[in-house]
Amino acid sequence: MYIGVLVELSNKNIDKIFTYSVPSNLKDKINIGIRVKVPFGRQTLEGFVLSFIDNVEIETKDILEVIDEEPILNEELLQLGKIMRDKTLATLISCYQVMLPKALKAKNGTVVNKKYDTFYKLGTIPEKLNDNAKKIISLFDKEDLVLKNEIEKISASTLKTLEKKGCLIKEKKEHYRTLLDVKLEPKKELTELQKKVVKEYLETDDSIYLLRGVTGSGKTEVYMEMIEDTLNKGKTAIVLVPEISLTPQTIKRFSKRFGSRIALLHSALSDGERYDEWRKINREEVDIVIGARSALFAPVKNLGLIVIDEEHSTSYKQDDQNPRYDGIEMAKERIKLNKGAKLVLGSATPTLDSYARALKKVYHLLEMPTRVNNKSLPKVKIVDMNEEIRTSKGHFSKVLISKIEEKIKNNEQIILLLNRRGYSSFVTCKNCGHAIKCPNCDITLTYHKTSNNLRCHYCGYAEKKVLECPECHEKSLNDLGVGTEKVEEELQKLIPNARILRMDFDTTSKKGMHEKMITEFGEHKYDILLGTQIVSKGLDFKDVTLVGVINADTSLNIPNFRSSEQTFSLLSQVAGRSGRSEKSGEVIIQTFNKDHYAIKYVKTHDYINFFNEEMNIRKRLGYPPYYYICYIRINSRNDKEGYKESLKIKKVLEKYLDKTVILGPSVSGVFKINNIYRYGITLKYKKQENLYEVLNKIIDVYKSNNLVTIDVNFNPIVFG
DNA sequence: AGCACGCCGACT
DNA sequence: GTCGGCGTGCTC
Repeated sequence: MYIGVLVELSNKNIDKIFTYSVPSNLKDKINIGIRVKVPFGRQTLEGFVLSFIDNVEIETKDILEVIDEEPILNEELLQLGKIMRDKTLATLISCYQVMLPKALKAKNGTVVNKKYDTFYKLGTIPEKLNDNAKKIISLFDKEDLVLKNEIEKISASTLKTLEKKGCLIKEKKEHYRTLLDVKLEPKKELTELQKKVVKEYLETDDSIYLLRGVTGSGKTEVYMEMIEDTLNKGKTAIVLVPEISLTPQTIKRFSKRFGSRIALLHSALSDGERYDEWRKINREEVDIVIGARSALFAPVKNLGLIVIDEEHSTSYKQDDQNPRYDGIEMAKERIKLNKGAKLVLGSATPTLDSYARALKKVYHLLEMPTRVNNKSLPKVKIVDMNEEIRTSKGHFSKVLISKIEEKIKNNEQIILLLNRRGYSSFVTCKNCGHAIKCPNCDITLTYHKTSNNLRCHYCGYAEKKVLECPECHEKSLNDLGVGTEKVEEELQKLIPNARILRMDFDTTSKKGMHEKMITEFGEHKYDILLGTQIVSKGLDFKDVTLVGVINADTSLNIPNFRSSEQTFSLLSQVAGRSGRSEKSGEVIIQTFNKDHYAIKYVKTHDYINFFNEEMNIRKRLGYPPYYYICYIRINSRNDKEGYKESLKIKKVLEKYLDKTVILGPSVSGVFKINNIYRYGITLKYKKQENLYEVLNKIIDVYKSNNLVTIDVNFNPIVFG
């Protein structure tokens, strides 16, 4: 017997199937999708069994041992991994690894830490029993198996006696940690609008739906109806949410409806807990999986529905390491592999790509333009900080401060967003708020300290850093940066009696802190929740009637063509936290760019006009969704060598890609990391049939070059 | 990723 | 004469 094995090392040179022979004593244990240990050169590696091989002409080695009793990658996921490889140009093994929980990644020396609980079952019951024994036996009226702990509560010594007599028989069973408190509640009556949307979903058989529903329109209720329909058909569902909105609030809503039918996969789980959840799924003990991006690869069988909530979130794209896959694209592939399965993308502010596709009827558009029970959307006030800064120099406008004081007096709560995204390395004018941009790309230039100049990460354009603002001619150009701690201090001084809860990545990094903070804020132990992006998603507090955005502009200035989209989306999301219950809500947005379309359309909750305006810009500048973008990064320990090879690669690309715009090479987002110099080439194309072929050839050329390495990122979020 | 093989510089 | 530098290539 011969098998094809893919070994665990992620390296293009060995990203292929190696043939091994199976000694006769292991033959029965071999299955496609299990892991085995194999000799590889001088080392012992783990690998996945991918195929059986009939005709073998080369010399083979025997496999050493079989690791799994059952496949950890089923046929569907094996197939999906190959699709991912083709779409990302990463190694096949890295695609399989990304689909598995850490505890199962083929890696040398992995110990799988299953936990066991001790149970007892009934043996032969003698006629005479004392009182304790009777009590113990009665525990088995409802259950076949009873936990040792439960029996010992009655009497540990009686247990021992009964065990000796053969009356009780010990049994060890795998232990699952329970993550969800199961308190089922009857489902809420849907609103007319929700009913209409659900009906349309049920009565059509398209495969991809885009649900655009304003904040507070009750998208979650709609998802749950869709899930219920899926379960009723005997199928399973996967729900993806961004990691930061995977809060106890969200989880509770699902568990109240579906209880223990849910498995939960999120980053706060230990490796062991995550593995427990994964096993529950693999054994078909649950039919709903809720989790962040990688939950997409949960080994559910008979998949009927994938819901991607907050589909505009950049967290669905794995952008920082290979395989750089797009969760939404992979979700589409996964539903293709499951006949009749549907994909539902939901957001209040869909990405331009998604909404454009919906308008072109590639996706079936479902819309909920009003809040539940026709509750009004919060009133948004834009505060021009150019005016404010003349009279005060802090971060808070007078109107925001007085509003906060008013709300505290009324015993209402406030959420304050400090928008910090990409704040550090771009240059703006302190006086007029003007940001320095690339004349060719309309992208904010990034400040490079070492060379003291401003550079464009798209095309390589550079200019010297000066102090004088080209707009207002004041000498007040400065790089920007504000920390939550500073802002908290300032706010506390302005409103001494305010109870402020600061929430950012520093204060929530400790396990359980995030949850604790949300609970305490919900119990009204604080007046103000002050935080970064983390406060913008999925939170639902009934007493919050004011949302303040301290600096709306910073995310406008990140060097990325999506900055307007991301700003509009962030502001709309955080605005949506206000006035979700009986009391109506208000929003105050402080900005230096009050007329910028990404800001002014938040005031009127006008997604459509924002969309139209942004689409025009994308069209004019040749960005998605009109063009696809691919970013090629060239890494080298040697700066000169890296640049030289970048130029070479550009020449090759120019020769073979006839319908593609090729930009660069320019220095990558962060030029030097760990002494590796990085260059980037950006491709813009609509249709380039030979693109993957050409890129594969380039990767092939560099696969055994250890001076220069290549990374390819399709549809990148960050260019770097 | 490891690990051996191999072909050139400074040592007992 | 040999020890060892790490460039190159292979691993079923």
